[in-house]
Amino acid sequence: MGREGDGRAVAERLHGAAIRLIRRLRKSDEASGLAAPKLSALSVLVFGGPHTVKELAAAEQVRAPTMSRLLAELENAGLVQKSKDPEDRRIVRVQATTRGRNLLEAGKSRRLEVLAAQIRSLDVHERRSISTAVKLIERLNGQK
Amino acid sequence: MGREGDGRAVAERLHGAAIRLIRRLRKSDEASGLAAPKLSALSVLVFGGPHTVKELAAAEQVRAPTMSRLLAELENAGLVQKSKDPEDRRIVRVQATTRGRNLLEAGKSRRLEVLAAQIRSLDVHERRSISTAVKLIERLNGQK
DNA sequence: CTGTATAATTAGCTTTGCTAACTAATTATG
DNA sequence: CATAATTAGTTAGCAAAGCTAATTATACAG
Repeated sequence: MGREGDGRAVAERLHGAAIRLIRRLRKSDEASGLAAPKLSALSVLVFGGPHTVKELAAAEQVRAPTMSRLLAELENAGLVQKSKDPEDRRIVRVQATTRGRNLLEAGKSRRLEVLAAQIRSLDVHERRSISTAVKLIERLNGQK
Repeated sequence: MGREGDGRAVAERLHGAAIRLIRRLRKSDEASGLAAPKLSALSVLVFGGPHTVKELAAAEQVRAPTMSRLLAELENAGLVQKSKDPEDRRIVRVQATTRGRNLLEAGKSRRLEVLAAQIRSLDVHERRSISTAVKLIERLNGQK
């Protein structure tokens, strides 16, 4: 059923594995009260500093209106703060609030706990294999 | 920022990479006229043979009602066929129709084309790295 | 000025998840 | 045997998150 070097077979299995991984993690995400897309956007702000709406949309690979709504909800929850750029008043700069930072730190410990524990249970070789592959996928995604 | 062996850091990056990968692929999926969840379920039927609704829900890691609806839509489109189990008439066995098989084969060539091409562009070492990691993730997902 | 481009938002739609509640069929038990 | 409990699937209704199209506000170019 296709050798390891077959791009399409690998692509399909990667896609399937990613779908299932995400569905699996969605449940634990609920512990923090915030679903994956919001946590992910908040994470960019906490670890990457302030961004414009457009930048965030690009980083998260969603359209501007989608990000706009996610941010409105995060703002509503007091987790991020918006401010107009004084140079160009069309631009909205968004940054995490202290509360946003705290929630992320607190939530994170539970959020990916199951997966993190699974990864820790792998042997060194396997763990490195995953780590290397993640970097490759990030590159293919155009992240970084 | 954490060594490679740190389970949580790897878990987070894996999660983020998976989220972005899926959002990226959702677009190309539209070429086949069927979104990812339906294609994925259909794929299980085409390559794994007939399944019950419950089995499919477990395989796809969604709840029974979700799968029930996806299957109703696939049936409506003439891509799968249902039949009552004569032994236990509560059970519905679902199988792909010829049309479902054809659509999947045709759609597939375009669906993951971008990702497959990217993977083919990697060197042998990198490709093997991804392939190995996919198997590990499948195992962690409880697939297979 | 006037028009065009850009950043963000709003409105409205679709898909896909979920839980709760229901039907039908099977199995277990008093 | 009758009834209770369980199991498989569906239906109904809700929420989240994605999209496009259209709107608003600002900036910039001719």
